[in-house]
Amino acid sequence: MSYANDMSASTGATSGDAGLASDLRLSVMRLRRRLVAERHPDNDLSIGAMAVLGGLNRYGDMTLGTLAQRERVQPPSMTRIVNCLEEGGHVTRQPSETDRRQVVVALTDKGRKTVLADRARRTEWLAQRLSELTDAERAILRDAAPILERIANE
Amino acid sequence: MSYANDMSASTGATSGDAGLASDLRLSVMRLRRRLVAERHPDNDLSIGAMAVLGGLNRYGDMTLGTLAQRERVQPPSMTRIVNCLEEGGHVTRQPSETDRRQVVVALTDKGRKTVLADRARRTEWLAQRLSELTDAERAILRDAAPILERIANE
DNA sequence: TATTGTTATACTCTATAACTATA
DNA sequence: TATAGTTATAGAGTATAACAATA
Repeated sequence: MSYANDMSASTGATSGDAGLASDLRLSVMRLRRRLVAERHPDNDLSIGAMAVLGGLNRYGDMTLGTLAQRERVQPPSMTRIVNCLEEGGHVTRQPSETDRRQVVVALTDKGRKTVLADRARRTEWLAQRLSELTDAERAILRDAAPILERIANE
Repeated sequence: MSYANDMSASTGATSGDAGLASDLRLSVMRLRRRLVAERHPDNDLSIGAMAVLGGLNRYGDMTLGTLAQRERVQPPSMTRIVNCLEEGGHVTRQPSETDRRQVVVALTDKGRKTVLADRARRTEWLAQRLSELTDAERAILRDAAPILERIANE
């Protein structure tokens, strides 16, 4: 292992893939914490739960297992999230017709409304920050978002 | 509130700031979870602890309060992180000479070594993913990282 | 009195292991 | 026997509230 060319310690700027990975990792961690902190207080659903609603709204009804895979959590974690959503009346659980071990999670009208109403609210803080950027900077992030998504889903 | 122009539900592609904010937020959340999951098993320091070491290495010794502000955590959380780092011999605590309420956290030689040695290891997974991108995609992320960082620190 | 950091405590989210039911 | 999901339990990381030491 050689760190002879790693100048990040002294300059604060990194170069190369290792530096980019380091910068990106820290940025993602900090931004995520900030996003969690900025969650609107009168939204009683966790960010994970809202992501599930968003996924159901975007891609349609899914089994619990598929949801767990998509959100990169273990099945028990998804069970908890779906419990919470079901209690709130945002989704329904139905045994699959083809395989009764599977549970199909479906968005209710209330859930759909929540997705739409909360989307603006949840992204309010970030959208505000984005609106303060230049067009060029926004364009960079618009290009970057799907790449980040792809990396996360790999 | 109007969502008449919001096509994301049916197309999977969003446009405008609200859509970008939504996409970016989800990407950041998923990527962060993935990064946490990919943490190297023989690294006993949490990602938060490593971020603190990285900050000290990059910007020099800091008080506990400054570290807490920089990492966007509350002081008790930073106390815990610093406890862990001190027990591991990665940092030292010293009362500030000018204000003895303050605690100056300083990187030890071992801590510095840990930063350097772990940086490559911690970013290994992400660097691997980055290496699979095209030059253009990497360039986008290189441009995006500081913007994300800036947003997170605002 | 106000501020810096610590201690005590609790909450959120997640995971693993053991279990139930279906296949 | 294998798979989908649930229940029970534990761990990591964070927060708020109350406190001690210093300014």
